[in-house]
Amino acid sequence: MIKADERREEIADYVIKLGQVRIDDLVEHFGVSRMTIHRHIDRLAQQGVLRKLHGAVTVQPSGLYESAFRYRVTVNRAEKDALARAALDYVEAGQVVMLDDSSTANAVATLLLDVKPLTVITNSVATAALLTNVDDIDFICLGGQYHGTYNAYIGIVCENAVAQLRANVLICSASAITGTTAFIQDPNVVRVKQAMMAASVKRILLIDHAKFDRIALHVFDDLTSFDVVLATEGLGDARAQALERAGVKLRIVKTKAP
Amino acid sequence: MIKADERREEIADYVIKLGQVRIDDLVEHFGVSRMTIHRHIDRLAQQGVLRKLHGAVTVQPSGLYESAFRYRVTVNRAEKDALARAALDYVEAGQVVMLDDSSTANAVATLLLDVKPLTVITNSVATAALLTNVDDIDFICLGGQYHGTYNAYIGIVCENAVAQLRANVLICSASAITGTTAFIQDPNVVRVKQAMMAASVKRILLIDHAKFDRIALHVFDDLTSFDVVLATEGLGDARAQALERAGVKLRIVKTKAP
DNA sequence: CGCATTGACGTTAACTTAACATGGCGATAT
DNA sequence: ATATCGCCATGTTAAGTTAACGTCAATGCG
Repeated sequence: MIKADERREEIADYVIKLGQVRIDDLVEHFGVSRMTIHRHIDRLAQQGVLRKLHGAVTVQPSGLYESAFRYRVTVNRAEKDALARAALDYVEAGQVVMLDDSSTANAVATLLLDVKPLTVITNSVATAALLTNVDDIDFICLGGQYHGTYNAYIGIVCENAVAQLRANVLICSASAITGTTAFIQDPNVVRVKQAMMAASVKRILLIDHAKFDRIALHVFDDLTSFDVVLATEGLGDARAQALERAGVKLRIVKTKAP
Repeated sequence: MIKADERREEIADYVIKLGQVRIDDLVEHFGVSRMTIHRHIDRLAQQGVLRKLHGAVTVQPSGLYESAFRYRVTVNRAEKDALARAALDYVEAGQVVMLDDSSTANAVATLLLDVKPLTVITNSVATAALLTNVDDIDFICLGGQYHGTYNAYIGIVCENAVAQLRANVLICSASAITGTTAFIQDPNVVRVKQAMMAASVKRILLIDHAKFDRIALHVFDDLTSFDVVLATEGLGDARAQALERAGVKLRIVKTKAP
């Protein structure tokens, strides 16, 4: 559990440091069985941190810059899962659920597979792949211009598609939070998310605490616009109280009971 | 080449007949090396006809290719490739190309990878997967309700998305042809295709000869509405002449020069 | 306090892949 | 026409990966 996560983190650090590592080197370096190394790197590869190469692993080519940081954010699977599980409380069978292109919302999608029947709407290609061909899930993909960085469809076509639809609940995330303002880096993404806000009866924001006290280029919305803001516990009491005083419907999600 | 396609067709038939087959059985049944079987089924899996299962292969569960007829349409690769190659004559670098959800248009997409730069629009999930993350191809996905039978997005959302766009050329197919009328079986699909017709300057229909003298539930359009109708040579002189007399801009495509 | 459950890990046999070698076949040049 | 080149399909083998099963420890629960 915790230990496995730490082991994965060590592996990722090691691979990131060297750029490319043979699997046998990992076996030797960490002194565990080849099978265990495989299981670890499979998970890291699935998270998009590493890439398997038949005999070796490399860092994912795109995220060269803040690799260590990005990894840390990505690997926060425990936090993401906790947020996703908490978000399920706001979804009922039979409803229409809208998901944005965040990896957090994607984590929610994996859990939605058990809340059937359901209609799900998203512009995320990863989430689309998850929901395609699932019995009792009516899936609507929001089209638009494909954007590789987000692995999602965005742009005018997407905004207009959203505007035609209505969802019971929107589950989304943001790039950064400062005060009671949520930010998004990309102007086209922000428009899509704002359209999603307008098209949903209930709005839920999922934020891991590492995103607080940061900004990004564009203002997305005020936290008070959301029916619930789910944050992980690392947020801290001081900030939590400040948000609640400002009228934010905050709910702290425990990552794990250790 | 031809022979390899036939071998793949035999393999697919065999797997479809039995539903699931162990790879060793295929090796024995066809009397070739395990490696060759792997290479064949890898390709079939990539085409979405089969699914590999570590030691065995099954038919793709989505239902799209389960009927032998459906499969044959898919695997008639020689005809499809010939049509697709011919269709390339009507596409120039820099244009906006719209592709429908037919497997024939999907074959065109594979060839479009070399005609860059290009903007491509489609509602086919298979084609979307092909065009995603290709340099110098600007890809726009038409969203909508996912329909597993066609592995495509259709419905009102899709129709409206099409209506917002304009393409230089539409490349599409139909379920059946009788006289000078093209038919499509599904009412929702027909609406999307008609919207595509309205959104394109030039319209190209790709038809393999097996579809002639058949009907389907809904009228799609008259063949004279297309700027070019590409048909495979099995069509026959009599029918070809009749179509031309009726004002159809017909072009016969040779499958292969033997 | 058992007793079931869960997750991590190891072991092995079966399976898959990469990489290189072979041979056929058509195309182009001589 | 014949030689040669290059491309595929195929075979062969070694290296690598996976599934399946078993063990063990931690956790949860009556």
